[in-house]
Amino acid sequence: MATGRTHRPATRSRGIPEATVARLPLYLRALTALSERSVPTVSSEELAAAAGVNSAKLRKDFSYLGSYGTRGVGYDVEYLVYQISRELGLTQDWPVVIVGIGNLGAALAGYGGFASRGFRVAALIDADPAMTGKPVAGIPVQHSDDLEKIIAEDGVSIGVIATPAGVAQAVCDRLVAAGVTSILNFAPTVLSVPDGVDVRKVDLSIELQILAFHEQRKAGEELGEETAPAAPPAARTTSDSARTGADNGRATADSARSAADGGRKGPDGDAPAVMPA
Amino acid sequence: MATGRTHRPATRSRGIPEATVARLPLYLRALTALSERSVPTVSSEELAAAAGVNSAKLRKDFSYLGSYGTRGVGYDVEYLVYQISRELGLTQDWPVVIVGIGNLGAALAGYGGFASRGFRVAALIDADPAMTGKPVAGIPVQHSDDLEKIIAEDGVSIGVIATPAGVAQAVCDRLVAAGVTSILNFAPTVLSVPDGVDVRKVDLSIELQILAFHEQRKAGEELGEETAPAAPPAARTTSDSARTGADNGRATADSARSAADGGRKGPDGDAPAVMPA
DNA sequence: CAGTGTGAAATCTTTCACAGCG
DNA sequence: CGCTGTGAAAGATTTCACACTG
Repeated sequence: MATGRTHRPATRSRGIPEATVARLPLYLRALTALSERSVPTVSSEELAAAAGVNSAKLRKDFSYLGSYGTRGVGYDVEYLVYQISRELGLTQDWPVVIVGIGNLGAALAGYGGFASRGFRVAALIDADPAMTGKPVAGIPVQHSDDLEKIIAEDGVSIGVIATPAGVAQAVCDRLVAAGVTSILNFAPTVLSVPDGVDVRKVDLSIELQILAFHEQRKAGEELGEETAPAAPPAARTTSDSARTGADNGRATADSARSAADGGRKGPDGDAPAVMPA
Repeated sequence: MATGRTHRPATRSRGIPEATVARLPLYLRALTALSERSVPTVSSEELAAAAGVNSAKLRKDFSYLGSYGTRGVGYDVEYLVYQISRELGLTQDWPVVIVGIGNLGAALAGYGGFASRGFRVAALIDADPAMTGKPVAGIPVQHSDDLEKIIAEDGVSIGVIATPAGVAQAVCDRLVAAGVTSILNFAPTVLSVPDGVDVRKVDLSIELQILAFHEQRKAGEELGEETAPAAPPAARTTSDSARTGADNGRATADSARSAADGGRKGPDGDAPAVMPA
């Protein structure tokens, strides 16, 4: 499955596995902490512990970047911080726009982790006129009418969607049309994007559901594991309808991305909008 | 990412692959949407498109749950909704506590996706006395002094950490000691938990960094790809020491998939103490 | 005959374990 | 001697492709 984009012409060994790319930020964080404490070097064992992985995996990951360690000693912290930052493209500045300034958008806007890495919040955008001009986290909110102009002027290529699910696809379309090629989606919807655009999804409710699955299993293990009999609620007949759940209106959230695999762009083909309009 | 937990005791016929479990919530959401529109059946092709995966994968996933489809026809929506909900443990109610009611915590508290699934926000907890009693999303915030009592009384087994990184481990320890066995961590820290406790991490800055990696690659491809020279910033070859506080008893939970980091107010928020003391 | 269910092949990841360098 | 770097083995996940059934 091509990375969405054309595959590398087999030329360079530039082929870093997605699983490794997903861990690079983890290592970088641990290394930065060490760096701040002026720790000069670390062994794979120590760094692995700090990053929460095992040392064999870490060494293998680093081997894809090159041989940056010293046998018998370990890795030079500063040097590695630089190499990984470069590999991730953090040595340059990435202007980012956040669309949808509700509680979540505000939380994201105020997140210090942005600036400390190569990211800069170029603009906060919201469709509510009442929000326009209001400063959030020190940055004045701009109206969505100006979305295209903002993106063009700042040369933004990364957009964060923190809007309600209902308008996420529309916002996404505008972002893409305006030139954004990477999107971080917090709305519980599957976004369809043209080839060449990357989408990563973050979904709170999905994570909880996965936890629930394991939690349930734990509970079952304590007893004799009943393996649920699977009694259908009303036999499998078609017709009928109306979800019983307390679905009070809008959709529920989920859909998730695996850090392990590259959260590529949308569906294989063109996901037909499932949104109830 | 089978976190802390031990491996499948081999006995389990309930051996559903992690990758599949992670996609179940996606299918569930797509199915719920169909259900609301009173669509009686779907083919693997249609459902796959709606969920953003390919049909072969979906069919394989479902095959782990059993044969719930009808050849030549497809799947009964209602029936499948029930089966997946049960498999995920969503047919029961999961009380959840959210610790750290900053912007992010508030966003989570007001997130409708929780209630509509099997989750119920049992309590909002914050260490700031000024917050105590203040209602957020209709739920009064309680002081962290009562954390243990709250968890015990409500039988909470899932906790969400939305605090600044600096106190995340301490909060985690208290949650675990009080009986919580599943944690969703929004703080940018690697949490250490005893065996048997699951931790999933959501980190915004990690997601952005992964996007940056791909974004950078795109830019590079447009030209002739320069593959950066990799000039070290200084390269220090120090001798030794640096004994990081490496492992302290507990196991390091990694798991984690997506990422979105918490906004909370703290100025730092990233690359904080990876190993205090 | 449309569409599921599934062995088997193709890929991707993780883990092992050890040669070899500083 | 200690620790990195890495082939090779072991696992996990995805994709194929097709027999088979309602």
